[in-house]
Amino acid sequence: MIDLRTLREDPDRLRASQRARGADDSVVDTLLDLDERRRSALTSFESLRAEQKSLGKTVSRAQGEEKAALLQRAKELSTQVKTAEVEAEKLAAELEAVLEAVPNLVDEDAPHGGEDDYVVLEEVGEKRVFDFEPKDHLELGELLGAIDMERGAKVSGSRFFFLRGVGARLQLGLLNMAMQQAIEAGFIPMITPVLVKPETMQGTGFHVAHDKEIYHLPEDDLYLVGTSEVSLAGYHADEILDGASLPIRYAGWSSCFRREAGSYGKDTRGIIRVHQFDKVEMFSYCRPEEAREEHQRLLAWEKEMLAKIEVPYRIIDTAAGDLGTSAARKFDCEAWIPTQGRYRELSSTSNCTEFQARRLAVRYRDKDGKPQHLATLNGTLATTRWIVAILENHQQADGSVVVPQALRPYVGLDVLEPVK
RNA sequence: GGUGGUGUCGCGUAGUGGCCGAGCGCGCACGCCUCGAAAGCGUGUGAUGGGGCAACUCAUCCGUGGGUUCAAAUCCCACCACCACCGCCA
Repeated sequence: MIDLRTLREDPDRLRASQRARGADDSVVDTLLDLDERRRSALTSFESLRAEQKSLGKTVSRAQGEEKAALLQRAKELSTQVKTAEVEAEKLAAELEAVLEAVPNLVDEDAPHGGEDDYVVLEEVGEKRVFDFEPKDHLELGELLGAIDMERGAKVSGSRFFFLRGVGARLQLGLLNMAMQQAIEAGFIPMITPVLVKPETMQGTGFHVAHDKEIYHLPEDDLYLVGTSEVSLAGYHADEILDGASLPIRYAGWSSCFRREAGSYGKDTRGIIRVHQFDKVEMFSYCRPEEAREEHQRLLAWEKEMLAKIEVPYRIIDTAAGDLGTSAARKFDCEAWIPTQGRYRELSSTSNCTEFQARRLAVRYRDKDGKPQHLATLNGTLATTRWIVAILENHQQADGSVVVPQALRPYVGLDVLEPVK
């Protein structure tokens, strides 16, 4: 949620942000108008309520006829109070509804434009030159007995799969390595719930009612998370954290669930785009003024992980129009996928500034002891998709795959060999 | 899933319709005392929104949401969480 105070003091900031996203900026006028009306409705309710309270005290002391007369007046007043309250609540709800739908203020340094207007910040590593025809990750996965899409489809439908044998070992090793790196960097390791309440999902910036990406269990009104960011953001909801303990960093390991509605026909081969995968996610709570620095730190930890799997990658600065609802700025790390001849996203880090914290009511105490909203940031350390990049970039002519040095202790193998 | 109990300002509690504008204890902060500390004594002690340069002030908040009433922490209903027992289960 964006800050109403900022809106009142600097509405042009929001207008500019909306335009940068390619969105409608007339919402600013709607908000200002609703805010004004809500404030005046609240004021009249408050003065009526004050009158009612003082009258109530008089009534309780009065006797006989005097009391009867006072009661008559109290009844009238009670009706007025109720009407005023309903009006104030109605306007507050209207304002809330509009406010909910407004995405975060975009960082002024983020590139303007849409999906294709990203800026490449850095390219790391050499693209490998193959002296044989490289196989794609699924062909390799099948040769290695590591990925079983057919049975995934049999058991659960399309975009489901089994990781088996060295495939399962590779994922476990990779995610354990990510956890270990996070722990060494001072993160608190977390295994999080994957089912969350509507308010938790909403607080993170997802629009539960319209979002076709999210699995819903109507019987229990619970949502399957698409990332442990959701659970980790909700973790400190309605809390006031000790300012001295900031930043607080969590590394969450969870399965992630995505409906992939509207992506029919896209990435249908292999495990690039699936309904269920595993991920280690970094999540950080920090002071708003430290958020930009923290964002750079998360990016640095992502690069550290990427270096360990020894694949060529680039970093892009996502354009405003391609940011999620809660992000003010986002950097993606994309690995080179040889058989596709292009870069694919392996990790992503977002600075959500105070947007999520405001919705979820997560605050900290500043030096004066006043509660303030803090900033939240998240970033990917490793996911199932990383297996794609590892297999393809480290394959050999015979279909075996060399395990990157750093990963070997975690996988327990130097080379993944094809099964007969 | 069933039965019973509990949910109050950091923690523990008091509070069964108007004097609750929420008391007390602990903790915490400050002050007195002390060479210093402990003990003791005194004062203070939340959140949100609004108004004022400010001391301050108004409204809202007693798990959540409804309801009854002129008036609700208190009465009624639903839900949620926790505890105990029973049943079922990885």
